[in-house]
Amino acid sequence: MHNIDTLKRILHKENLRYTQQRQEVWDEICSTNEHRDAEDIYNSLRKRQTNVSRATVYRTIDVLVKNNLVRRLDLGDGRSRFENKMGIAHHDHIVCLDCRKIVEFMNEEIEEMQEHVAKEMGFEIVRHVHQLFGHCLDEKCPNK
Amino acid sequence: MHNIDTLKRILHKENLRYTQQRQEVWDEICSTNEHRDAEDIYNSLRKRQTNVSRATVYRTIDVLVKNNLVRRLDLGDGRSRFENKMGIAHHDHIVCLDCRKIVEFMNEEIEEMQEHVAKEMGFEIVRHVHQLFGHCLDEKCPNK
DNA sequence: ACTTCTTTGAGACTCAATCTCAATAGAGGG
DNA sequence: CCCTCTATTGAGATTGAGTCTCAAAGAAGT
Repeated sequence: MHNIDTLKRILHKENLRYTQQRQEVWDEICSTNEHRDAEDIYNSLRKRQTNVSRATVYRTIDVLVKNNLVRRLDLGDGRSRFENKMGIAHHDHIVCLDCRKIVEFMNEEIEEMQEHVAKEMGFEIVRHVHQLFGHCLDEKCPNK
Repeated sequence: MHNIDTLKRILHKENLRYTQQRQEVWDEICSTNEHRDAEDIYNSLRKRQTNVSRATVYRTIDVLVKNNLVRRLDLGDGRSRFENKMGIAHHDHIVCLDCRKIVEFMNEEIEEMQEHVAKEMGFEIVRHVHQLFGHCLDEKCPNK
């Protein structure tokens, strides 16, 4: 399974040891495309009888984020969400203020304008945060 | 001084009392265009012998933010920054990862594209966060 | 001035995240 | 396969921004 090799590769690069716990955390994150926080991931692991401590979950996520296998998402509510980034194209997020649904978007023109604006202001962009908050028009969403 | 009337107006609208402490917090926020956190504002007040408790600083800021006199800025480092919003045109922020300098930008095309994308995805935007992080080309900045 | 109801301040508390440190377990060498 | 050397783990303590509590102080109307 290539998830094992991917993890082994980055751990080796970072001079870190390959452990069962790190593999479990990485597997858990790969298992869905939801945007979960550390506590969610910790709970999912416990639910399937996999004992990995909260500290290890946080520590492993940090390594994965640093090596671009996982993306940290800060939606301003005080806890970070995480999403698997393996082979996933770049995108930003729209969040529904009513049902908390998170939808992904990507617009090449915005990306270019952003780069252009930064250059104009004398900056070299390393990363950006672009989040839209509003109301979705979904029937099933409350407040409709 | 019109800052007094502004504050009185929103406090009245919210059925809150006009107090010396609330005025002090609002004055302090109006006194610069920097992006300061609650602790900075609290410390500035103490430095000029104005005793307003931390709790009151936080509580007052909440009222000001709710009423659009102040803008809350979350740059992902775990504490909120605040900026006076009175008569200030909308803008987003570029942050230098080296010197932590914060520069404002505004691009009408990006704003429009953003609105367009949201509509396309079935959303009505209420607010957005758009932040660029990178390296500034300033001579005085470290890492040059 | 009196009454009523809000606000304030000091410190307790919350909650996500980080740190500590003794016990455990990779990984390479013999 | 065992040994040694370190890195890693887990339980619980700690941190830090922000919120809450409640008795005392203070607005504001009468």
